[in-house]
Amino acid sequence: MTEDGRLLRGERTRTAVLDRALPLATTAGLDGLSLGQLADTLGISKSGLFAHWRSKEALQLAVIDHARQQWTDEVIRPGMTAPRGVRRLWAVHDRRLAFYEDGHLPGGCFFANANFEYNARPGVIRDRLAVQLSDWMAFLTSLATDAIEVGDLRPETDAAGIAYETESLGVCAVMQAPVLGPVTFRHARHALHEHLRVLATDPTLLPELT
Amino acid sequence: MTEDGRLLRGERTRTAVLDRALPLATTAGLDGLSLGQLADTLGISKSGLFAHWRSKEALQLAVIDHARQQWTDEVIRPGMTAPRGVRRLWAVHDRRLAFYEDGHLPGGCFFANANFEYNARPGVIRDRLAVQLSDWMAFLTSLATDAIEVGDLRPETDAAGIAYETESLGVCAVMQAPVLGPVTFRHARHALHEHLRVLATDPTLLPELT
DNA sequence: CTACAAAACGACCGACCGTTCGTAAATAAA
DNA sequence: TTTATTTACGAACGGTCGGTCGTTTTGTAG
Repeated sequence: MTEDGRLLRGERTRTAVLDRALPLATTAGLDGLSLGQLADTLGISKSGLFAHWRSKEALQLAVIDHARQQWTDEVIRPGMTAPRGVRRLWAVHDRRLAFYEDGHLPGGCFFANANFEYNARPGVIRDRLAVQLSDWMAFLTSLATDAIEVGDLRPETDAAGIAYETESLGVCAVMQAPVLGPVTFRHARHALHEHLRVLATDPTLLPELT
Repeated sequence: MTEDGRLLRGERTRTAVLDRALPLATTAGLDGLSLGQLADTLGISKSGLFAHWRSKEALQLAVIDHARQQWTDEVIRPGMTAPRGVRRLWAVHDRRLAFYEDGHLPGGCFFANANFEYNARPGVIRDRLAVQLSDWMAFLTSLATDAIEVGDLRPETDAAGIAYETESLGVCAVMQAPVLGPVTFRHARHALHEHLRVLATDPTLLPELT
């Protein structure tokens, strides 16, 4: 950081590298990510990457953190603008699906891909992914708990079950979309909509589905 | 094939190779599968593999077909022994979960891993995986349609929606199990159980869940 | 301007990758 | 047994991988 608050050159480089590495890792896999290819598409040298990260693994961890930041900005934060309760739960679900629906992201969901890539490879990377997954499930559960507390959902509702169903519908959508097309997002929306409508004390809190 | 019906030596070798390649590909990825490592663990030479498959890609396709055969034997066929209707749909769901629940398969579900690995990589392999996924979803849908036809599920039930929900619960379970443990299988069972119970004309067709 | 540290580079390394090829062993049919 | 074919091997190839090292360029601070 310079004295007038501007970013150092290195900081700008790191951000540019991670911005480019994230889609590459989403497409080729976090392990299949090639440092040579990454450097080439950025117009810098491969050895130059090692001036910012000591190893490929260190860069991979940085990519995970970068993806998490993007997830927070694009899914969680917009969803949190909805009023507390079932509307907020729905907003997060809808926002997540919308994030992938138009297909502007090559490779689909980074976290889904990475979790499946590493679910049989113990190590630092899987640990970092596991933390993200745990936190995300805890967040979804807290949304469901909130919805019960404010009276949007019936008291006997299973908050963890709602969270699991929400997550499963989202994950399946990003898996099937490249093969089966946009209908998967329709299913992912309708299924949770139906489920929440049954459990809701006031079904009008949920938007109409086309 | 010899005249008395025994397998040729090559046929035995091919089966042994695929038996070993399937767990390796499930763990390291279909692309990450190393021919050298595969040959080493089998006690044969790397070049010997090329006597049976012309390229790595050809072997990868064979692995997919092998996995599909295993899936048919271990999930579909046992599930089909249940009586037609909602009990058969439930049996397939339960059988699929049980197949992964005890963790005797290193790397989780081959098809889930492979689909996420290749969902952004067009080509012969993704095409083969897409056929498998389409067929599987069509199979699940046909089970739901059957259940409606025999009167187990209410006539207005959305068969494709049931199929999508069944698949999503299963996929999410194999993704989360290594991180969150067996509770994910409990969620996957309870969610579909609850859903089917609501839609069933006779809830007693479904087994009690512990 | 000088001094210093951050940043980027090119050349190179050993390891592993998928693949080819000529040859030898094993097994089938005659 | 002889013959033909299948199966397997060892050696080698070009290429890519992550990573190291010494050097040069770039930008900041004094």
